[in-house]
Amino acid sequence: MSAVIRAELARVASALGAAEAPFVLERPRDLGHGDLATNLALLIARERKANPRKVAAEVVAALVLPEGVVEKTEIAGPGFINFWLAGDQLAAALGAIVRAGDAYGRADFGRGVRVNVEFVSANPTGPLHVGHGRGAALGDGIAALLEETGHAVTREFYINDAGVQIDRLVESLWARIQQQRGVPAALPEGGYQGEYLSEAAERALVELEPPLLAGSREAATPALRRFILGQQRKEQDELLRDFGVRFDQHSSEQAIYDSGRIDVLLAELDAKGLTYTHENALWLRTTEFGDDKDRVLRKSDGTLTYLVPDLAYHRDKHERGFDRVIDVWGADHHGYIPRMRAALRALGYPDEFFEVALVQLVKVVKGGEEVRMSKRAGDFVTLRELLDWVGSDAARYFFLMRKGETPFVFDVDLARKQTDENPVFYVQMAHARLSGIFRVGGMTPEQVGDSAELAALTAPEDAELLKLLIRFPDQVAGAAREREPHRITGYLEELARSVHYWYHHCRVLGEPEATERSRLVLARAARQVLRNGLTLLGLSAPDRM
RNA sequence: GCGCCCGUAGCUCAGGUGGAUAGAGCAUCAGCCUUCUAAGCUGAGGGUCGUGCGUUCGAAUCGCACCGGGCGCACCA
Repeated sequence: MSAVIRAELARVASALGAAEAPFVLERPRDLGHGDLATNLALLIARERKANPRKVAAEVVAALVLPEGVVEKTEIAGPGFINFWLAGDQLAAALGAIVRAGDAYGRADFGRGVRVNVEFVSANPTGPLHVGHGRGAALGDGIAALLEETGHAVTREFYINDAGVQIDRLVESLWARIQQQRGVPAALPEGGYQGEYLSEAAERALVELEPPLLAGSREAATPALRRFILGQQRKEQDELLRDFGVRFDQHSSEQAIYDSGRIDVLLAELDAKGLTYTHENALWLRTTEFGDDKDRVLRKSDGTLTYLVPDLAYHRDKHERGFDRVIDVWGADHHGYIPRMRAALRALGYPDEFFEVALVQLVKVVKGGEEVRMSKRAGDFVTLRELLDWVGSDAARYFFLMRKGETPFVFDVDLARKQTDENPVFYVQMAHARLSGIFRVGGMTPEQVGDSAELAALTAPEDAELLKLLIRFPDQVAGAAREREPHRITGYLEELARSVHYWYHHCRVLGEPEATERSRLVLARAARQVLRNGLTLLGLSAPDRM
């Protein structure tokens, strides 16, 4: 129905000589401003230097709408035109929500677009910390939103399993193993101190051949490397599974080296004349593509900078056919974005191909104090500890309720609270309460059907709740376009508030037949929307709490 | 010094890509239990949207300058 109004507004606009006016027809925030509002008259008035309210009157006079679409039209404020939709269309919208069920909120504007969302991508040198948890929640949330809007999504984890950090990790493990065998050994310079390596050493002593561990470090290195990378990977996988995140693909930095993709990349850049040698180092002309300085590809000592495998990796993603790549990075890497973008431009990829979602630091507060240390990991709080404290639902919700690029204080005590102060609890409780109505009524939500009479929904709270439910698909689409899952948590809190309010003011069971039946359909629809929103974000929608 | 992000109620934060009287939660204060979960609900107070100019019919939103905070400026990863 909004399409009908939009088309008619466009017709009127061109009749008034403003065919190009980029007017909007949107749902106003304020319910007192009707169901839909347009700024068309304001735009025309701007061009004509005329009085906006007079123009609005002109527009309204010119509008020709079919019967039964709009109940009331009003000119308001500086010249907005507000529309109140006819009531039976609200009832129809209610039925449509119920019939769509789990699919309500889905869209298909992403159909045919292949997106790779790469997130977490933690170094395999230690346990995942809370920052990785935030990245995991955000990456998975963005991926889910894109899927919900029709995109073909691949969730990917990039393993930095090459380089000096891994050598240091293996050396550290070797030292711990020797210490446990009673042989004095010191951790290498810049080695890994955390207790998790001692645990890994214990397992290594059980699982690996004793002669190997008693021999030279050089001889044991390949086996130790395989062992520790496998351990770390397994531990990370288990943790992420407990967090409700699964990946479609893991890609290895070492595999990039082993596959020869590095040489192909360097040859391609060279063929394009984009590299040069200066002071024994090989440089890439990224300044030609918007970077503030050229970047080194191969250092004068012959080794490659990190940019090279990373670029080869992104080139690989492009060759796998993705139209778009979204990398979720820690905000401390933001300075790396311009050079990556420039390098990808150098390869001839369109700017839309590469996108970065930044995640700021997480500070954990418990008992009113910042928690800084983890016994197991050393100088950070692990994701496992956080999950043990608050559970997966609360952790995910909290990470998603703020924009990624703002620093976040995770209040553990709040996340544990079983009261309305805790937003997760508040939203899930709204769902449980609605489920309770059906339980007490001795029926399932499905049994109430999909037909409601608007005339039987007598309270203003009924209509307000329904109008909120109608906004859900717009919220999902907006959140997906902007890669902002926090819009969904915000919406869910608003909806939960509306549900609790409605629940308090409007009886369902025991009301006159038509009202009871219609409110049951409304309750079914509200429960469905809460459930869809929670599920979308990877949270449970409990029927009881 | 250069670049990016941020500054909104006592606190934590929302404020589709310029719209109508700037919102929510917490906290504070005042109320509400014959009710489908009181594990809840209702109401009230509280703001120079960091500051100043500018663009516009209209600015928290866009531009410029300044103040204050964070991060980044590698032949590290």
